[in-house]
Amino acid sequence: MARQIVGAHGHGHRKEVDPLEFEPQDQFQQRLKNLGEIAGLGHVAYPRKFVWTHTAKEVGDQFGERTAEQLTAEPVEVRAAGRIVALRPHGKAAFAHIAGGGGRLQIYVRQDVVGEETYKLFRLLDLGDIVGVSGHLFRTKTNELSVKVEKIELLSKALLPLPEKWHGLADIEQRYRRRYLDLIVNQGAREIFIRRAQIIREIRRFFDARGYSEVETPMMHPILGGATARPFVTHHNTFDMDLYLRIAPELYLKRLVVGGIDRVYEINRNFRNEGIDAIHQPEFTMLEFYQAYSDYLELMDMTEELFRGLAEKVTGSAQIKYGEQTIDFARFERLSMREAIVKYWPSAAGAAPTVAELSAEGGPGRVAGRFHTYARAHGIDSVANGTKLSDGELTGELFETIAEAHLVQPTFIYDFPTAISPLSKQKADDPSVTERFELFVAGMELANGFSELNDPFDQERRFRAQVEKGGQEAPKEVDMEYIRALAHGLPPTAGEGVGIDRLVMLLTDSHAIREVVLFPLLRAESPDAAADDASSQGSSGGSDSGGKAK
RNA sequence: AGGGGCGUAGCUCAGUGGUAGAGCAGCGGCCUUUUAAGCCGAAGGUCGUGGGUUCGAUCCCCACCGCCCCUACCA
Repeated sequence: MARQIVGAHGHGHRKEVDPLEFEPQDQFQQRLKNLGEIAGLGHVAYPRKFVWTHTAKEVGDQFGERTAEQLTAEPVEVRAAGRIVALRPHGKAAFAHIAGGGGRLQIYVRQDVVGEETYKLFRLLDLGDIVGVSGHLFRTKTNELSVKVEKIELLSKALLPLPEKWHGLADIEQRYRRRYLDLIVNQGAREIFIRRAQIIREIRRFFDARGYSEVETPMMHPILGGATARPFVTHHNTFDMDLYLRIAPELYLKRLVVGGIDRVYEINRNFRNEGIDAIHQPEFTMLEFYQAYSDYLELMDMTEELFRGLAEKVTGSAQIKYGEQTIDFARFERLSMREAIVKYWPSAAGAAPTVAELSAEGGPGRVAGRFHTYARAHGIDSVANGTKLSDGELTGELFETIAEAHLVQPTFIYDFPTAISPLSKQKADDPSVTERFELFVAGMELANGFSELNDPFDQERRFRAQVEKGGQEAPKEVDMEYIRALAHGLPPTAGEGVGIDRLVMLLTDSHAIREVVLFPLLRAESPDAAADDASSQGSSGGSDSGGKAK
């Protein structure tokens, strides 16, 4: 078939397409024509500067209280720039709204005020164009503060139209791919990212005020470490070496504490080559901070202070609304992991285990067995029933299965099993658990902190155990340079990581991580792939698409 | 990865086994206090892609592509 030939040679041709031939073509051409006519009137198509006195938002902020009489008695002149986001022409006059600085401002353009020439220009403007206006403020019949435009000029042409005005940009994929449109059209989207910036600013303020230094440590790691996760691998050409995109900055930050930076933090991306869902993105932002001469108990107190302060500063209250729930950052519960299992043990599963039972050797296995029997009978997800799992791993499994989803109000779960905490220090009176906690809010893990393991011998043993255990997420080799740093002496130190994206979700009442990440990862957009693929597997004979391996 | 849903005009969506409609946007006309401005007119579509069944497919079937939701792993 001819189609196949075209398909086979199609790739080269597509590159030849004029890059400015965007859909919708007819509107694009129309706007291009308008731009040409504007230039024909003697205007510069893309001028260089517009001197302004107020943003659209500032006009409302500063003069929102002025009455019509006040504005007449004491005229206010403004120069403002922004994007035309609404346009209501009425023949020889028109109303429009321009957006700027996060606010909107109505402008009123009359031919008898601006003159015929300027009005001709105005009529060539399209929705989405960026303009500068100057004029005096007044109030309309409906009492809306507006600019009676005396001068208007085009500052930049929108050759493509804005999204539909009622529904805005509803297509979720387009909202993420073309986030700029989302930001123009959806006020809520804009607010989320303004607030995200505010949250990060407050976090910096919090740590800076406590004598911390902010640092940036490598994003590309020769040896994987600091967490258990599947990595992205990349390659450096000159050194001809494979590198991992970091899964955690932990081991570098602790080197800095060894180096005498006693209080250090980093806010940056981690990369994990794992699933994508409502609370996971392959790259996500973590705050990690380390404080020498401190322990996990102190961190829990500090974390409470940080979260309460953020909620208050950002939302105005320590009690925040999250979906149907109200989450109270003024009160944090604290439960050991074993206590949480006991507390949330379902009554239908028979008598709850005791902390003592969970602490006993082989205890978690017996408890998991009981839960498994119950889950089987009720068709509920059970704990991993592997016989290979250690007591500590089973305890972690039991916690996640039984308790985690219940932790809506801020709750610290502490004393994590040593088996699942390779970087934290064991408790003095019970080596089966470590001085480690995680903070859960709305069923999500938000923070993870512990007293750092600083005994190089113990650390090396635990690293080796991880490597020997194997598995996709285990480190492949022991980071001996890190052990060497510990051998120089790491002070008793407490460290913690906080998932910034999830924190922003909470404080913006967002229920998908992609709502709080400006450009979340999506599958590459390739409209060609489908056609090419399909045409190569075309004929009815049914060669089952040998074409592309997946 | 498994299960479910969706893909029709630039946008938001109807719809039918006989190759399509509305609102908005855009275009032409009227309109000097509107805010989903209004009124009149015309235009706009390889119905995601490819194949199959059929006299005939946008609709039925299969495959593929993409997105969304749920479930499993990870923060």
